[in-house]
Amino acid sequence: MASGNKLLDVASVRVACGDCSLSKLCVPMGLEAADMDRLDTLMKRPRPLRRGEHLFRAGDRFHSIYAVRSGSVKSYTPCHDGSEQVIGFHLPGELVGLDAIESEEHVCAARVLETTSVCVLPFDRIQEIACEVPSLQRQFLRLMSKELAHEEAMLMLLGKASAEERLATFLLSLAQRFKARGFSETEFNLSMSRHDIGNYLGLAVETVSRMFSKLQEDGVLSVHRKNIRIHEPARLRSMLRLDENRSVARCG
Amino acid sequence: MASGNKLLDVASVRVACGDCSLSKLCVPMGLEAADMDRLDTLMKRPRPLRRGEHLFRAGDRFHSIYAVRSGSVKSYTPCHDGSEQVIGFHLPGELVGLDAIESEEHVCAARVLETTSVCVLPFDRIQEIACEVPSLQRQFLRLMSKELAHEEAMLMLLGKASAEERLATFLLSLAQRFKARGFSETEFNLSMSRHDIGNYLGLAVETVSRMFSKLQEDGVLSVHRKNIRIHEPARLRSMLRLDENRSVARCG
DNA sequence: CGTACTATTGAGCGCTCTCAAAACCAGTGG
DNA sequence: CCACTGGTTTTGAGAGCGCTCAATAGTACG
Repeated sequence: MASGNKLLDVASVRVACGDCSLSKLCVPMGLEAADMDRLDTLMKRPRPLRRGEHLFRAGDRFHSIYAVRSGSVKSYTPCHDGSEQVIGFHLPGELVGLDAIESEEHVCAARVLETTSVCVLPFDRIQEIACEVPSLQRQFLRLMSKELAHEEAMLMLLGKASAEERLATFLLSLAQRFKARGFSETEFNLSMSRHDIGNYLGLAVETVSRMFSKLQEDGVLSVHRKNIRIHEPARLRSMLRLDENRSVARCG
Repeated sequence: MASGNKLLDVASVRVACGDCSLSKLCVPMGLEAADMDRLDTLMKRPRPLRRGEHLFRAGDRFHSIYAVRSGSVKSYTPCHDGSEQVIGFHLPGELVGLDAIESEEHVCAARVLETTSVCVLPFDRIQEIACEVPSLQRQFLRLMSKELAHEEAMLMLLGKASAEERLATFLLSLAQRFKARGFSETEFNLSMSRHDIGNYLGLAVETVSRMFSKLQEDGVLSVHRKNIRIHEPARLRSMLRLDENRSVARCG
């Protein structure tokens, strides 16, 4: 359960931004209404982006954090040879671009997987206001800390989990996140391709496809192209327990 | 070069804290001398820890960030079955515990690999001061952003790299970090076991050992137990270029 | 000098990748 | 409506990398 649950926990607590009001972002911190209004005023809400458009590309100068309002976003880092590594998928209520603060330029690119609307949160403005609203500053540290914990869970997954465990973890993470925003956690559509899933999970496309087929044969779920219907969440969860037979490093 | 270089970049820019003065931590931000003095006063410097002792364990309540002064630290998350996942190794000048801010309790444990001295930076005190010294706040965001970028590089490594690429990346990362703190980048001692290395890189101990042997046979380096001597850094670096023949996912 | 631990090396297997082809789907134009 | 085209997904067969198991060697420490 270790890796899987951690991943889920992290996903589930991601601040839900819903209608893209920064107010929502700040709710968990107990901001004053006046402060929230100030935050709302600094946001831009550009026209919705169409499938394939970029929020930003690797190397772009860093200006803003993005909050997904609807749709979904894939963040990835391009490799020298034209290939890429998918870093993550972002659903409504989740933030994109936090890893660019340090270098002041984006290390990864973000592309929308379907028609998607976002909020643009200019970072310098946020910084200004955060100086006067310490709880916002703290909230940002929290969000980044959460991202760190999430990526650590991914490290565990990529380091030790089998193909089946990886896909199960991925599906449960999505389910949890859909549930958190009020959608069904047992039936949903994948906005990303098998290719992206494989890339994200460190698996070949064919392996992803085979695992879907296997899970379907086992009756755990049914899959028709992008549509996923989870019949036995419990069995899916039980797959997260790292297989006891696999040699995982002992305490060093 | 993609994954490898990123990893190195990240490692190399980690703020060098050296003698454990928070002043050093803040140097890149251009703090006033008075501010730096204030920061120095809030730090504790406990007795050096001996090999095997913990800075904190998973589940411990989060109070402080730790900065390594000398020695080295391993951070890892325990699994349900008694095994663990090594998250990273921390050399002098690097921070430990940043991923605990959100949940207010440590998600991973940190154990020293050799006699190690650290600085303890109480987080609430840091927060207080940071409210008055915005550049410190920003520096913290930067540090966390850097950690994020670093872990993204690790994701790429674990997702796509071969055993050889992983070990080469690991060694070059260490070399870079040793160099940054004034030590030789071509000869150094590993403070961690093969077991820990394998765990960190998602490889079996035996594979790590075999890769060391192979690199030695190839004349790239010599290895005697913990001691590493890199003869041809260039060839090591050339291994980071992800093998063009391996199928890496195309742009999705 | 024996004990426990860590590291190395070897042999064989299995999971996942690679290569290849077929099935399926969406969109386009005849 | 159907054929055509480009893309994605699925399925199959075979190979290889890295894991597992097992035994040996080297090291630290009492």
